[in-house]
Amino acid sequence: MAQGGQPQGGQSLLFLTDDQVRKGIEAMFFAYRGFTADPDRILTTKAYGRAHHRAVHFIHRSPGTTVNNLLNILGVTKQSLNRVLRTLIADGLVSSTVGRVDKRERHLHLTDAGAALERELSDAQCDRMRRAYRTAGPEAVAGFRAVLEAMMDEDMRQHYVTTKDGTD
Amino acid sequence: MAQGGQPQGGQSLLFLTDDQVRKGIEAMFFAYRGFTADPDRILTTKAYGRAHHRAVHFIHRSPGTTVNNLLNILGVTKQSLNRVLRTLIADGLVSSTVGRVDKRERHLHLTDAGAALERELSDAQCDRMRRAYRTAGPEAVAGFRAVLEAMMDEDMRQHYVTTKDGTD
DNA sequence: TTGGAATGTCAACAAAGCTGACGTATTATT
DNA sequence: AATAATACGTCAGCTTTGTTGACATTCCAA
Repeated sequence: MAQGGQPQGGQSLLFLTDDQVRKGIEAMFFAYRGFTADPDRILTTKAYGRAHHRAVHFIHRSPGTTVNNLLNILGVTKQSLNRVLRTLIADGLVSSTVGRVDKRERHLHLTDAGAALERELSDAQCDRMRRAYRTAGPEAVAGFRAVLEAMMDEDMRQHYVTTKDGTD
Repeated sequence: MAQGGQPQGGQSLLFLTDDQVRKGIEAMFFAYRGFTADPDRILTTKAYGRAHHRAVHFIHRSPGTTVNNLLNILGVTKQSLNRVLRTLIADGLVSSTVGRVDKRERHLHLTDAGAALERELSDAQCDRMRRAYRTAGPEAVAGFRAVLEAMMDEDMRQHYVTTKDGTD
């Protein structure tokens, strides 16, 4: 399908061949590997995995978030998340406090040690992202973000746009 | 670090805050989930996983590729890849033929059934990609690709640019 | 007071990665 | 011709991270 010749001039018509789209698919694959490579290296030295990184990242982003909220964002089962949270709490990187208004809920915060790990991981990951941004240039960054946002599932886009600062 | 205010005007200077970079990190996370969601759904109905998809994709891209070459592209161990290839060969989706010039090598091809699966998976994935491209617009696509390419590891970029058609 | 969330935990399992060891062709080197 | 290196396959065992299913506890709300 759509194995046509050249871009068809018009602004928002079909303008890419299957091969071009496939190229984008491979770009996602290879880039995601690079994207996780640096944190992964750090994590293995500490006997943690990517799942721990994700938990730490989103707790950092939304301090005091509940387990259930984290579950929705991460899209895993509570058993899977609980295994990760348990080790993070046992190791003193995350604190879990009973909710004051609803005591069934647990509110998650990073401890100082947890914040330190988060910073180490995100520094490494931000470095690569920043380098990529710089080589690609400002307009590329806008395009990058636009395509990624359009690629998300609808319900995830909502988690994505809701950040603590409204700058974006 | 670099927790500054507004973009500094200049073209290739520091122009993004940490929060903006972190936003990009989350975009990668959420978008990659969307990126794999559709193929994953199809694969589970057939008792295959993401690893099978990757193998099938790259065999399709480079028909006759050797096991070793696939190993380098995928970045996994031969044991891990072999487990996947074994089932694909047993199920008649992939053929493995002894090399004519070097008989130690096995050359991998998709069978008709394998090509059909590949098409089904890539159709689903391309659809989402194409939709994202269309909503984001042509300039966004160029930026998207540029940032992703800059984010790859050096040795992977080489696999990425080397395709069978030189259009890109 | 009772039903239903929210949370935690136990057990068992699967996918997909890993290491290490070993075997067997085949090719390259000495 | 003997030896080394390469390409591939396989066995065994381990880890991470996901999954179900079952069950207990706590607490909110009707």
